[in-house]
This record gives sequence, C-alpha cells and structure tokens, in this order.
Amino acid sequence: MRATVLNAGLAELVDVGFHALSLEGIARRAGVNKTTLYRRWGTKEALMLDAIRERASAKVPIPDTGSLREDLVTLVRAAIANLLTPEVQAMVRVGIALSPHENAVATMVSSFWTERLAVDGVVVERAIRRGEIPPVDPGGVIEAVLGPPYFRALVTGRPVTDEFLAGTVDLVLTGLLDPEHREVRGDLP
Amino acid sequence: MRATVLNAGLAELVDVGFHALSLEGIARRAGVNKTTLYRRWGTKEALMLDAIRERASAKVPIPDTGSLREDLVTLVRAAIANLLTPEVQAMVRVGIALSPHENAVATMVSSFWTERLAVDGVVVERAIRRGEIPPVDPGGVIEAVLGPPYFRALVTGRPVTDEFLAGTVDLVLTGLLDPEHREVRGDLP
DNA sequence: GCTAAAAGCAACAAAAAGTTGCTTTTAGGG
DNA sequence: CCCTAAAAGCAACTTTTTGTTGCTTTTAGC
Repeated sequence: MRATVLNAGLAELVDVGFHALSLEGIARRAGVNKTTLYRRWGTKEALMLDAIRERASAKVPIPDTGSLREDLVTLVRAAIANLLTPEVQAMVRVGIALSPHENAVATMVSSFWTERLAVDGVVVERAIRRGEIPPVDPGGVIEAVLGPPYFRALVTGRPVTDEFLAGTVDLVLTGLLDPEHREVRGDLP
Repeated sequence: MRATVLNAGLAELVDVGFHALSLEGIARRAGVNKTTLYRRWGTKEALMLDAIRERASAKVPIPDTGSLREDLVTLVRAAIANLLTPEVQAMVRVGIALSPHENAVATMVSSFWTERLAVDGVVVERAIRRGEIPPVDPGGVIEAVLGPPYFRALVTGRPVTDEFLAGTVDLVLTGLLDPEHREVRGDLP
C-alpha cells in the first residue's frame, strides 16, 4: 500500500510535474482515499521526499576492469542511462528545484551525492594506486565526467549520445594523463 | 509597472520557490491588484516565463585576449558568478523543473542555450583559427567547461571555487591539446 | 481637458485543500 | 478462529485559495 502510493506519486510527478502535483491526484491514481495520504504524509513535499528517498537508495555496481577509462565509461554510461529514465529525471529535476526551499530535500540530495561521489570515486582511487594517473581528488574526477552529460541532459537539452559520454571521459583522462600539464592538477576540478 | 510586477515575481520566486508561487502573492509584493495580473498574464507560468525571458536576454561580453585559456576562464567565471546569484539560480532551477511540462519554457531554454553556446563558442573558433587547438565542436567545448561547475552548483551542491573553475578549464584544454589523444576528439564532447 | 486603455476595487463564484467523526477492513496475538 | 488495535475508507464539512465580473478610478497621450 505504501509502495502503491509512492509509485503513484512518482508516476504523477512524471506526468504533471511537482508544481501541479496534489495529494488528491496521487490518491486518485493510487486508488486510495485522500484521508490516508493526509494522515500519513500531510503534504506533497513529505510524500515525494519519501518516494524519492526510497528510489534513490538503490545501489549501483562499481566496475573494476583494470582500466580507468573502461571503469569510468561504464559508470557514466550507467548513470546517464539512469538519468534519461523519466522517473529518475523527474526526481533529479524536482530535487534541483526544491533544494533551496525544502531543507529536508537539500539534506537528502547532499548526502546522496556525497556518498555517490565517494563510492564512484573508488575507481579513481584504484587507478591512482595502480599508478595509472597521478594523485587527484577522486570525487572531482567523477564530477568532471558526470558534469557535461548532466549539463546536456538537464540544461542545454542537446542529445546525450554515447559518443559524447565516451568523449567526455577521454577528454578528462587525457587531461589527467598529460605530463606537461601536471601542475594544473593540484586541486583537481 | 510591468517591470515592477516582473521583479516582484522573480523576488517571490527566490523567496518561496515556484511551487509555492501564486499570482496573489506576486500582486501583494508588487503592490498591485491581483485582477491586473490575472488579466495580463492569467497564470504564474506565463508571468514567470515573461519575467525570465526579460532577464535572460541580457548580453554577455565575449572576451578576446588572444589566449583560449584566458578567454574560457573569463567566460566561465562570469557565467558562474551569474549563476551563483540568487535570482539567476532560481531562474535556472525553475527552467530545469518546468521544461518537461511547459512547452513554452522548454522552447525558451533551448533557444537560449543554442544562442549562448554559439556566442560563447566564438572564442573556441578563434583559437582554432589561430591554430591553438585542433578543430573541434565549439559548443561542445563550452559545455565541457560549464558542465562541471553547473553540476556542482545545482546538483552536488559542493562549493564552486575559482580554483575549480580554472582547474576545469585547464583540464579540458590539456585534453584538447594533447597530441597523443587527438583521435578521441573527432566528435568532441 | 478629453478619451480610451489600463489599473483598482469589492464582491463574488468555484474549486481545491484540508479536517473530522465515524465505519469498515485487515493483520497479528491469543 | 476470533478478538482487537491500527490502519484505511468514506462522506460531510470548513477553510483557503483561485479565478471572475461589473463597475469605478487613474493615467497617458492627444
């Protein structure tokens, strides 16, 4: 029942967007009485926070192919495939919109990404340990490869092709590897 | 009067967020009768679209220092200083949130970025013409340098320092310059 | 200083949001 | 199996928000 409602909430979010969301609408969609939602969550903010938190807790597998390039491409590909999903995209967009005004959302988003950058960062740490690249901030590398595709998907709206993903990873890696520009990597982007 | 209302709309957006925005609230803030707003814009979507469109039409100066690195750093620095402004940030966030559900917003955002990437891209084109870097997609370079800072500012929430901006530009430039990795740049990220 | 367009105003109507008291269902413990 | 407490359903209701309308007042341009 809880699951039904949270799913209905996400589905409704995808369809109408957060600003047009109502507890009544979700109740109707879930085939549930609105009183239940009012008693259990009170507001659409609380309900959606609950729904998103649930979904966002899914674990992602961390690749370990022995090549940083392969690992990163795999990781970014999975992240973006996920982001291009209607539900995840709606969740991310609503997170971006609400963060400044809903403290609970901001907290959740922040801790999600802290963990996520740390977890994904291990592929970078391994590469450093292997001597594949010089020491850099692992989280920064993840941001460097996720940034442009996210930017495309959410901001400029240009198509996020697989070539673009791979190209971004290659560009970043080349930058990290180049011996002539080592000095710029002190505080890695 | 129109200006007063649009300003009030943006101020209200910054304060309460789009989801909590109401024509009545804006009217109150602008010291104007709500009837006026209903007659002139009808909905908060229309009003905010108008407000944002107005603000987004400001022209940015395009640097031409003779060095791509300098040009890009200047450009990115200006863009991010702008983004870190409460008003612009609120506008960008609301654009991201509404794009999928408000066609007019999506259209505006899309054409804004198409133009913006083209305009900013001229610093890249000049560098190519100077032979400073090999031929690449200029818009892609702009996305590559704006992506990570935008990602930080809007998604991960980590602080966007000046070192981070410069580091991103350096990383991208190093990748572009490196002669051993030229092949990856065919369809530039 | 006349006039047409725009803004103000107050009084509504309509709809959405939220609440309440009570009934029904359901899951667990005896 | 049945009893019970918690959860869900239901319907009626209040309140708040949203949007509308007819009319008056202000204002800008001639």
